[in-house]
Amino acid sequence: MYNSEEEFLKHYDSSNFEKLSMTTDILIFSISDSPTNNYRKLNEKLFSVLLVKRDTYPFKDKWCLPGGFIKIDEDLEDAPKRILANETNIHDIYLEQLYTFGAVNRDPRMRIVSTSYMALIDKNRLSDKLNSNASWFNINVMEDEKEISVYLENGTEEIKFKIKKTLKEKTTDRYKFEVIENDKLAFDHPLVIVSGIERLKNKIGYTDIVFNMMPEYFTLGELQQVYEIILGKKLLDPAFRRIISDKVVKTDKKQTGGGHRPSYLFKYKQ
Amino acid sequence: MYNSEEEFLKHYDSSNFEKLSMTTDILIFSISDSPTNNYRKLNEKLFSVLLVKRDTYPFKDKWCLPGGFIKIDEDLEDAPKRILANETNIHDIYLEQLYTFGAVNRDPRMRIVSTSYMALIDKNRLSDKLNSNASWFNINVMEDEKEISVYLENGTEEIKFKIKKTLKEKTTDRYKFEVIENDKLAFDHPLVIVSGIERLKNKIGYTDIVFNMMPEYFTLGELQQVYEIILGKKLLDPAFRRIISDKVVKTDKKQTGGGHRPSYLFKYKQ
DNA sequence: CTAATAGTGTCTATTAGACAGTATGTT
DNA sequence: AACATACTGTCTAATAGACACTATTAG
Repeated sequence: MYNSEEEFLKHYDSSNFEKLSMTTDILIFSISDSPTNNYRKLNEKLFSVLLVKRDTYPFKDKWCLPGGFIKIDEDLEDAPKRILANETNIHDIYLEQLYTFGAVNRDPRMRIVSTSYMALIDKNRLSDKLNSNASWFNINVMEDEKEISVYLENGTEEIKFKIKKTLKEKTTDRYKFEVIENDKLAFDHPLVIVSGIERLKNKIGYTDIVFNMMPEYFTLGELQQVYEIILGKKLLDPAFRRIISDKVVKTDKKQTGGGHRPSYLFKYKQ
Repeated sequence: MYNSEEEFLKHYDSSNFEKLSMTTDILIFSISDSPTNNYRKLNEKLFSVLLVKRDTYPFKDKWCLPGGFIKIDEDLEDAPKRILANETNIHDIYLEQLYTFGAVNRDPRMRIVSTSYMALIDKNRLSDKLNSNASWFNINVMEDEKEISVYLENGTEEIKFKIKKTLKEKTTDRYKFEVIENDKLAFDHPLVIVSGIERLKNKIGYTDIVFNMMPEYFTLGELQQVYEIILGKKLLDPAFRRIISDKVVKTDKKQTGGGHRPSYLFKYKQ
């Protein structure tokens, strides 16, 4: 029919195949401090995610992940970058593709496939002015063999959802996730959040990913707390320090002011 | 403007946002046997991928991964299942989403975003009739810090390509892959193949994924060979047997006929 | 007998887990 | 002084790496 690639392309009819819209959802994770009333105690570290309150349909007044439509002339990975730049003032953020969600009915408007990305930032580097409808929610996860319960709160509002886990294959650790309780989050965003948490939990063990959420200077106690909230379990000090020791550099700065021995400040060793 | 979700949806104009087509590409991996001329020696195990020769434009006469367009009323993950069912006769195959490739110019026809999946099968369970334009290619990978060179061959044809690795972030093991040599593979499929190999290499260590490529009965020597070709390095027998021992069950069957001590056949312990 | 693989025993090195102890700031 | 955290030493348990050895078959 055609004699060359050029000729074929010249006559190509782009309506040959069905078309759909694509969006991207971005999980922006960070670490928060919750001050304690005891002058001796350390501030408790909290793990948090940025959510946006929807002011338009669909899912009006529900919370969702920052995101938006992919433009026809924009690389897939440029979409989350563009949206992040609008949402925050940080560039050169850690950004990683998570998963592409494509159930037929995941969006009530029409067929929309969404590729989710996970971003890790140090909140303190953000300009103070967040978009007025955006808010950081602290994350609390309870997980057992069958279910994952997630509790999010931002001081004034609470969001709870629950996900059922069923083993997909006997040969892997992979689960099929199914939302069984959710009334405040839009779309399939509970699934996205859970996938991101799982990914982070996994990667914290064999990468230096966590330093994207840390400030330039930090104590080993703080760093350990961050590991502990993400992994959801306590770690032993000597073991933690052994493992982390070749990833950090000790500075001569100290952090004083707590009612206890001051600790040295460390930096990430690039 | 609207007073309810229903009302909004009733008036929703689905042409509000730009639309594009989506495809899926499937990396089907399996294990092959290459017989040796020495009656004593074991057949060498080879790692292989299924490719299809294109008989239409674009990329006419080049090789590519099996794949196709996503239907508008089909869940994303159902597309690779449908295509696999056409390409092979196996159901209940191991299938896992790999990555979504969405560079603007990845397809010369128009904007197409593609979600790739990785499937692992035991070739021996396939019906003998493969699609006439499909062929298994044995995989050979050479990797160093900067480049990945892949050599594929199916007995009559050879495909070589080379990919440049550059570290994306200092905090992870993540690389940016860039194709620097490729003349026989269509689209960005060299990237897909390399991503799949990396994923498999990684997952073989902490999952039982490899058993999806094994026959029902196998010797530990064969299993070890499969690990070795995927990891690209020799393993020590006692260490391998220690690790694998709680994943397999010894049967009372033996494999005889090689010019050496017969070995017991094992099964995967579910 | 020989070549080739199958399979095991054991020593050593490395890493992870556990606990106890010392150090030092603020109130 | 008391509390809370910072930091280290050391013992033990578990795991990984290495090598040597024995076993068994077809030709």
